[in-house]
Amino acid sequence: MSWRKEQRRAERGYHHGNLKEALLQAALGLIAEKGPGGFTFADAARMAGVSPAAPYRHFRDRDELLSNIAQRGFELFEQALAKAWDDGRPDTVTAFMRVGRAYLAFARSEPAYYSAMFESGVPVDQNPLLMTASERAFNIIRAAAERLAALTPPGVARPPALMMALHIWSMSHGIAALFGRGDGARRKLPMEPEELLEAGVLIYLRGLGFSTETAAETEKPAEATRSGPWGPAPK
Amino acid sequence: MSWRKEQRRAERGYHHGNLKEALLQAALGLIAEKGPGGFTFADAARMAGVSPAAPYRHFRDRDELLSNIAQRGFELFEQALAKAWDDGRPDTVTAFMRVGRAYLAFARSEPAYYSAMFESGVPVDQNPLLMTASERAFNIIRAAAERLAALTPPGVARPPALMMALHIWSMSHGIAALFGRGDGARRKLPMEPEELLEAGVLIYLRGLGFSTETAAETEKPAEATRSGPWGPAPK
DNA sequence: AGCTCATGTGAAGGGCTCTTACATGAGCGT
DNA sequence: ACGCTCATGTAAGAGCCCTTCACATGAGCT
Repeated sequence: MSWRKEQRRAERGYHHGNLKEALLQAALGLIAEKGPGGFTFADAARMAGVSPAAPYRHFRDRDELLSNIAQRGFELFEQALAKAWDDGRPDTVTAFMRVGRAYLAFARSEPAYYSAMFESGVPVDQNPLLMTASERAFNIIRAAAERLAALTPPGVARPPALMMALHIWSMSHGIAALFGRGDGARRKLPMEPEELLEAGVLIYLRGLGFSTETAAETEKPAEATRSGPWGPAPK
Repeated sequence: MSWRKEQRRAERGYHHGNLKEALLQAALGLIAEKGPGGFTFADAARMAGVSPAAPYRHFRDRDELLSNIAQRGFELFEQALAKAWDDGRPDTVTAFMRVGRAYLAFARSEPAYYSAMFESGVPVDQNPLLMTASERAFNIIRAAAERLAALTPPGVARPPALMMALHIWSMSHGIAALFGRGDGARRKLPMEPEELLEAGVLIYLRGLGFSTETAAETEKPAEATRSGPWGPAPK
C-alpha cells in the first residue's frame, strides 16, 4: 500500500536534504496547474515525499511559502526586465519596447510566479523583503523611463519620468492580466498581446512628443500623419 | 450555548425565505474583508443563520456562488460605466474621461465585486452568462472609443476603435489592479489613481492626434507644447 | 564515541467541502 | 378547510487540509 512512500524513504533516508527547495518547486508546479488558491501545503509535501507536517520546519505557514515564491518571482522578474533593457542598447526606444515585451513574456512563460506576485492576495506592503524586491523590479522600468524622458525633443515639455513609468507599467500589467496568459481563463484578443502593448506604448510616446516611426530608425524624419503605430492607415 | 441559533430559528422559522440573496450578500461582505480566497461557504451559511448544507440548495458549489457574484458585478459595472458615459454628453472627450474615473471608482467602492470579477480565478470564458455580462461592460468602453475615433482630426489616420478601447481598458485595469484599492494590500502612489489615469489617457489621445487641452474646452486652438496633461511644465 | 539540534514523523484537533437520508412547511388543487 | 407535493433546510458523516505537539532520527561537531 505505502509502497511508493517506503520506496522514496529508502532512496533518500530520513532526512530529505533539500526539502525547502523541493517544496518551492512543487508549489510552483501546483500553482501553474491550479492557480494560487488551488495549491495545497499537503500536496506539496506529498510531491516531495514527506509527511504533511514537514513543511512547517521551513515555512511558518502556507502564506509564507507563497510569499517566498512571490519574492523570488520579483527577483526573476527584475532580472528579465534588466536583461531586456540592457542599459538602453542599441538605442533607448528599441530597448524600451523590448522591456514591454519582456513584461508580457514573463507573465506568459512564468504564470505561476506571476500569479503568486500579483494575484495571490499576498500583502506586498506588509513584507519588507517582498516590498523591496517588487520595487527593484519596478525601478528597471523607472530607470528606462528616466532615460527616455531625457530624450524629449526640444520645445516639448519634459514629462515626469515616474509618471511615464507608472503609465507603462499599468498598461503592461493590464494587458498581461486581461489577455496575457496562456491558460484559457482569460479573454480572447484579435491580436497578440505583444502587438497590442507595442502599439499602445508607441501611441503613448507619441503623445509625449516623441516621433516614433518604427523604433529602429530613430534618426530619420518621420511622415507620421499618414500611418500610425497600429499599421498601415485604413483606406 | 446554541442560544443565538435557536433565537434566529425562532425569528425566521424553518425556511429562511430569501436565502440565496442572503448568501450572496454575506459572501460579498466576506470577500470584501478577506479576499475571494478567504471567503468560505460555511461562513456565509453561518451569517445567514442556516446550516452548512443549506447553501447547496441554491448553488452547485462554492465556485458557482463566486461566479454569480462576478456576473452581478459585471452587470453593475456595465451600469456604472454606461451612466458615466451618458451617451457622450456633454462632449465626447469629457464623457470619455468620466468613464475612466468610473472604472476606478467601481474598483474602489466595490472591491468585493471587483475581485470576484477579475481576481478570483473564475474562468470567464467557460460560462456564457459571465462572458456575455463581461462583454456588455466592455462594449460601453468600446462604444465610447468608437465615437471618439470618429472625431479624429482631418489629416490624421483614424485609429481602430477596438484597439483604442483595449488600450484604455488595459491601462484602467492596470491602474486599478496595482494601485486602485482602498485596502492596504496595494502599492502606494505619489498621486491619486484617478489623476494618473486621466493623465495617461490624455497623453494617449494626444498620441492619436487629438488635441486635448483640458478636455472641457474642445473647440479652442491649443498651445500644446508648453504644458502637458500632467500639469504645468516644470521650469 | 557521544551530544546536540535541525529536520522529519505520527497522531490529533478543528475547520471546510460536499453528499445522502431525512424533516419541515408553503403553496396548490380540490 | 384538507391533504399532497416538492422546494428548502437539517443532521450526520466521509474525505481533505491546516496546524500543533510530542517524539524519532541522524548529520555535524567536540
